[in-house]
Amino acid sequence: MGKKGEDTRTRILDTAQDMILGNGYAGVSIDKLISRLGMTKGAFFHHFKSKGDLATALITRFADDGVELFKESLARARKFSSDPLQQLIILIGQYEEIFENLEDPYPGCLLASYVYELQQFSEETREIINREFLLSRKELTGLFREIMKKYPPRIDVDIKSLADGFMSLFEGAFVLSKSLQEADVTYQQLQHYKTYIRLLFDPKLAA
Amino acid sequence: MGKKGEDTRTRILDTAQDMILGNGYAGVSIDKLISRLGMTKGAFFHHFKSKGDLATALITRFADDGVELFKESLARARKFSSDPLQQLIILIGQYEEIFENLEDPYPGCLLASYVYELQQFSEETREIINREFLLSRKELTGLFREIMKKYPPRIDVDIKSLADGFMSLFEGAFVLSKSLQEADVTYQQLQHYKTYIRLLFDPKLAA
DNA sequence: ATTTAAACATACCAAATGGTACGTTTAGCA
DNA sequence: TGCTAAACGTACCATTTGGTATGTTTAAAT
Repeated sequence: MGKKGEDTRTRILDTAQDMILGNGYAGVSIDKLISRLGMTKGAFFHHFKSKGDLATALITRFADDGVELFKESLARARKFSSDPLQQLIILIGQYEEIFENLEDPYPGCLLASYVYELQQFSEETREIINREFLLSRKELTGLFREIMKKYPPRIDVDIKSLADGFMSLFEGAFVLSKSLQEADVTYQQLQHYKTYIRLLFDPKLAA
Repeated sequence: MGKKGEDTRTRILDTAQDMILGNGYAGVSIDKLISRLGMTKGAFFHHFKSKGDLATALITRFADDGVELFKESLARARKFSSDPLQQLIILIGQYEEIFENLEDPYPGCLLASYVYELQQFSEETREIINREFLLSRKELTGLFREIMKKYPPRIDVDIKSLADGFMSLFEGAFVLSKSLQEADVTYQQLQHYKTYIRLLFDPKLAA
């Protein structure tokens, strides 16, 4: 595929994602999509063999990007410190950087959008979505295990669900942010998550 | 409206809500809805003058129920204790009761479903949704203010976003629960929220 | 300069969509 | 019992839907 074709494909994906996050997958017809793209049906079906093909390409890209961001952030955190608690704090901080000083509310998470329309998609789609949730659960649970070994928690907590809380945080914050049209919700919830972690494990707070 | 008509209307609302939480609003056609209801188009349009009318009736009912549950839970909590921190703990506990020992993952929140299709709805719809978010924000912020007066927090936190965290918790947990098909996600996140609150304010944890 | 395949446009189709007009049945009340 | 309005069924319609068949243009390699 040539460069121009690849660009067009990306443009379709970007516009489709933007529209889906505001209308849902079923709420975005191909006609409306190509109309906003200033493109014809022939062009669209040259790049995607069906609407379902677009759906799969979209969620795959979104999930892969999310996983990549998570892995990179974790790797960077591991470079900056050898202490597991500091690594987690740094990891959260990197997400804080992304969501602080946003002008507009975050457009939302495509995973969540799909989850509320899951019966429209194949089982494969659910697996693609779960792959991201389960990966962060696994990585964060491992990190929490290290933290727990070094820093006994003030209150005993389940670390798997503590890890889930991180992903859950975004999904929840995005919903509130979108509806209330407040851009800082996600950043604030990240701060609370960080505070919770520090209260649980950080010995410096003993004073 | 007679009793039978009212029953039918409720049946339509219940079935529509169930289908929308799995397919999205645009993903549920009237044909599919009445097919699952074993009902004809004439019957449906006797009770709702349009699909949008159904949408409004649904979100209004859902939001009102949510507000009512919240107000009742808060009122009950205020009866059981005069201490604001205990009131909040009791309030959370009542939601824990709802979400513990669930057999199936919670079907989801209609507010969130609508939020990811907001462009399909009127501005009124957004206001109905925001009403619930803003009410719980207001009530909880007030409660946190009382708590803070009596129990100085271990770490200084923003109480408005701390209140938002409660609503956000559900929205996030529902997404994970639906996708992973795990019924206990919401209950676990409620426990973490409670733990966070206690770590912030509960003086008994000073030991 | 010619070929070739990717990139896109045009015109069309069967099915599904939300909605309406109008007919029939049912339940309660005078 | 007869009347009336609510409750529901049938048949139909214009539009939109996802998708296809068949073109034309563009860009790069031979």
